[in-house]
Amino acid sequence: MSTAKKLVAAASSLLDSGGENAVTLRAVAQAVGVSYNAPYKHFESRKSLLAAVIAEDFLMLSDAFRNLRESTAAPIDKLRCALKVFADFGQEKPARYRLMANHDGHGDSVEEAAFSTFVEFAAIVEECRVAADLPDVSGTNLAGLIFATLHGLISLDANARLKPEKGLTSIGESMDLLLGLLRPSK
Amino acid sequence: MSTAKKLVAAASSLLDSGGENAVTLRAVAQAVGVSYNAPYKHFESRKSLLAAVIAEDFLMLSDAFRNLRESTAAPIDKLRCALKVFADFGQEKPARYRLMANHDGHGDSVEEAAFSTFVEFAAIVEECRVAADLPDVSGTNLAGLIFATLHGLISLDANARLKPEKGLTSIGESMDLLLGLLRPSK
DNA sequence: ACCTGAACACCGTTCAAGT
DNA sequence: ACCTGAACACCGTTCAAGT
Repeated sequence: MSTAKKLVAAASSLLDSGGENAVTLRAVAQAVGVSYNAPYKHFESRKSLLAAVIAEDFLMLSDAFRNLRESTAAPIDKLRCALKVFADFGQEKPARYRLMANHDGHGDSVEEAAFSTFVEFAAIVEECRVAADLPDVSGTNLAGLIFATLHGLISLDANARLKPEKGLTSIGESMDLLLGLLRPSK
Repeated sequence: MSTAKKLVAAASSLLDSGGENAVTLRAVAQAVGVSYNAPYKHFESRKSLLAAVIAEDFLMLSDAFRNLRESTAAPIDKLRCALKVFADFGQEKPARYRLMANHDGHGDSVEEAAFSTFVEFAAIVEECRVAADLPDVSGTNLAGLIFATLHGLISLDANARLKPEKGLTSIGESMDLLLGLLRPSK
């Protein structure tokens, strides 16, 4: 395993265990066993090391969505499953999720990875539309709306703002409400 | 104007002009004209100064929503207007919005201010439901869902992720799509 | 009560060397 | 090529004084 990959893995791990503030280049370097500025030999800056973490996670989600899409499940089940994969990631790795959500300015490779994740998601939504599980509006518009809602819910959840008084009990329940309301009546 | 209030105003201003990283206690103090650790005489820490900024903004939005609710406009217009107020705030003051979105752990006064903002918003949504502009599901659940969607869109927009290829052209357009799809067919 | 300035323990980053 | 350690310019925070 190359030093660069070890640094990315260490940064991810620190992100999960202590949040973004715990990811200092000194801590990352120490976790890998190199001197405190060895990271600069592999990444331009702390930001670009974090960019590598973000891109890796987007590609992982992208792969998960593609596998789902290529499975034989019913379209609506693929969608539900994709929503769950995304929501689970957000809940289990909140610090990484937050970085991904605020990835602006982290470079083109992150941008591309984020886009490919969305493309896979949108393809599943399109399958649902074709199967008449969702209303007949332009696929990407609908995918964008569902994606934004899911992202909003995950973000609220990550801040402990999903409370019954706020009309939000869980991500899954709220997404079910949305999909139920969107389902064409015909 | 008390020093404490001046510090909050300076922090807000720095937040708008340079983002969260620009809000160092040294910069805030200098903007107010006091020594670099005078803020500690008014706030426990940098975090609690930021908490004051967050709470102030939530209360401002809460007031705006209450004024809207007490106006004589049609329920659906009140809702559209509330959505616009919130979206405009998110677009014009992205750094402040991001802090509000990630307000977890900033203390009870922030929590309360955030909750009162939601309560006002939910009241407007409830008016729409009563007027049959929205489907007949429990008011706060619906309010929570609409709020999460709006928040998701603002968050995506703040990260330059509202692109036509992603099915998201603008916050307003996407919210119109949602409200249109939610409108009961009856 | 309110403020000041030195001091401390961190950071990210740069630079000149080392193998 | 890859790594190291001193050094710099910042931070948040604490503390002992000052008015």
